[in-house]
Amino acid sequence: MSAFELLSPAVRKFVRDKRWEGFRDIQSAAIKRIMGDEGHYILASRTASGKTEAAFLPILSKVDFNKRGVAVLYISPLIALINDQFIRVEDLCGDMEILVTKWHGEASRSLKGKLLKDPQGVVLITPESLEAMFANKPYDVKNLFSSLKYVVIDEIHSFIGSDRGVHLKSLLSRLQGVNTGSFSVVGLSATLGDFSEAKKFTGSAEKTVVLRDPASKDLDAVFKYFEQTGHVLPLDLLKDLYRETRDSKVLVFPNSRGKAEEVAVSLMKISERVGGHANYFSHHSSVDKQVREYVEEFAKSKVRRNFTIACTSTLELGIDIGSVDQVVQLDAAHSIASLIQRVGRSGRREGAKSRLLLYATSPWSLLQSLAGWLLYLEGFIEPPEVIDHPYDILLHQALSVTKERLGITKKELVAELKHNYAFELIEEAEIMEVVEHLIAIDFLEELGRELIIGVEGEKIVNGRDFYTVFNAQSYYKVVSSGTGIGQIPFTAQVRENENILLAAKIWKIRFVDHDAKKIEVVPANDGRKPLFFGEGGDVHPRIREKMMEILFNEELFGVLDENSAREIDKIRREFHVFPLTELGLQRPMLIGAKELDLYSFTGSRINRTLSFLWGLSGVEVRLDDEQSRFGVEGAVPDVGALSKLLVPSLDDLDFHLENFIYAHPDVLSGAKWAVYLPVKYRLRLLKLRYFDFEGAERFKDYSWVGAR
DNA sequence: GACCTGCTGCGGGCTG
Repeated sequence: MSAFELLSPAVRKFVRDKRWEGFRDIQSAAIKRIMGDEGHYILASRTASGKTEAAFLPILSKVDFNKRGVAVLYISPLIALINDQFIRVEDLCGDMEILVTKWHGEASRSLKGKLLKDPQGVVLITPESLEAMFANKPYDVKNLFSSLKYVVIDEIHSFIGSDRGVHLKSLLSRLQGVNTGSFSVVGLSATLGDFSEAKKFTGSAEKTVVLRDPASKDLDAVFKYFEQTGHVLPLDLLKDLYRETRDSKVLVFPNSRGKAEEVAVSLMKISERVGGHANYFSHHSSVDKQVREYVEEFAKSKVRRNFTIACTSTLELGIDIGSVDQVVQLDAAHSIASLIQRVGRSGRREGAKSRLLLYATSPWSLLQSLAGWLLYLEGFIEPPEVIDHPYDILLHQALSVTKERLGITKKELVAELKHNYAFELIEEAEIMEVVEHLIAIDFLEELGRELIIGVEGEKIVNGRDFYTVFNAQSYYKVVSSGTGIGQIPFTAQVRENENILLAAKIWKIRFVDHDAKKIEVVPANDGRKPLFFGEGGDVHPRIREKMMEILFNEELFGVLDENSAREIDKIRREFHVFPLTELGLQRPMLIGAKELDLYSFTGSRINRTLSFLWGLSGVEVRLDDEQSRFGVEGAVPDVGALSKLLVPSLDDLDFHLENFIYAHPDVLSGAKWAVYLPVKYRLRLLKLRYFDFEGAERFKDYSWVGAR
């Protein structure tokens, strides 16, 4: 039977009415499999390939919506995506008289109330709203979700390797617990290199089937080089970028919010001078939500208008902005996974060949960018981060479960957490230790035979901040005569009469209200870019190894323009002085009169760890992670000794890590709930997340090949 | 340590 014939009559009618020419591969495959069994699935294909329909057409065909209770739960990482998908899912469900309800912090309360009175249909929710329901209204969870048949997780790749993903896993596990039967999970994913982590979200990885549409599209890449010497982007680069983009729909990814503003304003100015279009925007987390929505609407409008949006990862996820002709990457993207998502935004029109334009402003950025592109062509994607000992999320969920139950014995609590598949690799004794610690710090309290939330715990679990596992920065609102422009972190630059760039416009600061955390601005003509944080994230070791391979071979690359080819050639010649014969086990070392430069060509986490270990032995190094280089100053030590220093005894290491935590209290600041853990577990998180001691230890077998 | 993401309950004021 064809995929179409498998669908229910109502769904077939919907498909006919839409006059689709046929199903995409991922849709046919999903319909055949999902109609056939009750298993868990991951549907993987590129953005805008119809994954939502691939999941919903068969699910709507087979699920009985006439029984009391919500039958299908759709979970999304973004409110914006829920609002987008609501329109599509409601379109699908409309004729079939299936109720679709949005359930997130900005959704209508009266519609939520209606659903509670008569639970049915499809619900679209965020993980945090689900958490809030478990913690505050556990009876609503049962009322709504005890007969769920399907859970659809959108953009599941965005949850992988993150605390938020562990949180979601725990919520799904708890949801299976309240279900009278059991539900199937369908995860929608971008193309990944390795699906082992994605499969774990279903609770039984071994029974989860991945349906993958590997079709990628034709893509031309061009590298251009303009060296940046000052604090602003080179004018030649901006002029070239303007010429390359003025007649098309373009996304520019400059890696930081400040640079995005710089790009948008600079291009707008050039365009004004030469009489070009005025459609230059910026789009990132500091731009006001309504302004962002306007930009998204502008981009997906049916009317053909050219535009350029300078953006950050806000436009990496699946928010619908239609198709763009060209994607521009300014300096190296920090990961291949991210590059793939960005590239996926271009050339959505069938058959249209799309183009990726890569600008570099320094030799090392060019080298990293080229390495990233070559790895992309090889099909390499960074393997997902594995978080199998999430003690911090365990602590959070211990509080949440205790609140949900309004009292639970210690034994039951430990058993429930042990049973939760988000924590399956954490030992029962460890869970008990964390629970005992929560009692000791008054987060939990023993009342008779039961545990309840303690005095200190009440302050935490009743706060608005309890429902998320990630930290929010503190921002000042930027307002111009009553209109919201955006929000920026407060820095020394934020003073009256200073200029800032925001939402692709220049503003002068009139007044800073510290109590209301508000900045009054008026339009101005010239300005410095707003000072956000610097740039650079953790780079995977494979990218650095590829950079070294490029330096130590003679291959020519057609994607390089004349300037960038010359630049690669130049840096190659600098490295030809090192007589390396075995790239896998040797690293270059530049011997100066008073200083050594060690080039490790490895990932950021290993570099950080090497730096830490050498520091313990009294060898102070200056780490430049972009170049993966350690400067060793002063009395140059015996190089052989440097390698031996990399294996401290374990007791020693824990002692030093503990000191490190006290000296750098912010080091685990990303892990919001870790601060409440016993020191022992904070140490473990530090080893697992911030450092890579195994990776660093490999360097004891490497030899440093010197040259002057 | 780049870029992101999300949230309650309750009371007061306003609108229809």
